Amino acid sequence: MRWKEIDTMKCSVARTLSVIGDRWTILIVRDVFLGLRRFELIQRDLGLTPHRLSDRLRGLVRDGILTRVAYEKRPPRFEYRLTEKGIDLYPLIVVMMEWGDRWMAGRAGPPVELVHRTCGHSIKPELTCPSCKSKIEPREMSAQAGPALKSRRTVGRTLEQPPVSGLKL
Amino acid sequence: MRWKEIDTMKCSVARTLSVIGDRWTILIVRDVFLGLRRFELIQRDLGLTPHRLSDRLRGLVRDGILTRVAYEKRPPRFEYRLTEKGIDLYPLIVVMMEWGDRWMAGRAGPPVELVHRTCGHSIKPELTCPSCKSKIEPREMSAQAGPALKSRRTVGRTLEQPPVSGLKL
DNA sequence: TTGACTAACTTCTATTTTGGAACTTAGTAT
DNA sequence: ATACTAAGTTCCAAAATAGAAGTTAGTCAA
Repeated sequence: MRWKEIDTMKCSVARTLSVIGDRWTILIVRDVFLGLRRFELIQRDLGLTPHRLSDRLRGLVRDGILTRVAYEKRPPRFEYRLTEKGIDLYPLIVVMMEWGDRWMAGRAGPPVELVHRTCGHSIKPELTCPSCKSKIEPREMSAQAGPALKSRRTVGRTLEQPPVSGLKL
Repeated sequence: MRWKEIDTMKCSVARTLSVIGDRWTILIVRDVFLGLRRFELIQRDLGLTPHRLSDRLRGLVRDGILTRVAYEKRPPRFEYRLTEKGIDLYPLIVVMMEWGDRWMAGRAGPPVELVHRTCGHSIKPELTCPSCKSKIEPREMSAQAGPALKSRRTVGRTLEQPPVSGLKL
């Protein structure tokens, strides 16, 4: 399968990757979250070529993650802002950051901390169940076919790892 | 900057991407979560070439996300299992899935639903603040320098989008 | 004991994507 | 007129990925 066809998969993870799944896109979005909204600043921060950045920004605008806004008429200058769709990528950035903090940070510790301004604490956000309000552990979850996949009944029981291989999915 | 040097950035998001940031890796991990643990099954599900899959699996084992376990001696057969480090990628898969469900699912609706077996409900997990227990909205968060980045004080106030550009970070 | 089949790969080559360096555009500032 | 800036584009080389075919270590059926 070619990468271009990835969004034809019946899988929301794959479809998400079709938009933000290349090398630099997530880091560009992270930069915009952190306040770097202009071409030159992002380019310098990430150390990528103008060509690549230009391409990625065009893609992000096309896909509705960013908008290109003139912040100055003469000379013409532009900045990139997150749309609602883009802002909604925040949890993704957060969980990537948490995983990196836990598994990839050296002894120096995490480079960045998150602060919940509402309550004032420095926190590590957790995935919780909106129904029973408890923290979600991976082994407590199952996946089942949703509206768009009625044919198969059970898609998979996540995270059971029996010694045998008799999976049939 | 070359992609190989990406893990030298002082950023947990970048370091996470250095492990799972290429085209197929996340989808491979997703498949293993869903119970597809064998080479051939994953290959068929994703439609990628054996070469590519072989490469990626080798990488995932090297990085401690998966382990390669013989489930049969003669003939020699292997399956791939998630390590704790790999299981800890579950929130990442979940938030990608949620974003895809919200922004990329057609009118057919989400392909897959998550069930919290503990409470029995079909749910959409939410990021919450472990301190004040409320759901986290992107605009309520700030990022600040952590242990490994003491020099700069404020890394960025996330998600404020003033009309002007006077950011100095 | 040959021939077909299977899972888990590897090797080779063509195509696509990414990276590096230099150049362009539309201005301002001296 | 000369230098400087932000936001790019163009061109070519290098690296990563895709497609097709071949390999290894076995089982199974005739």
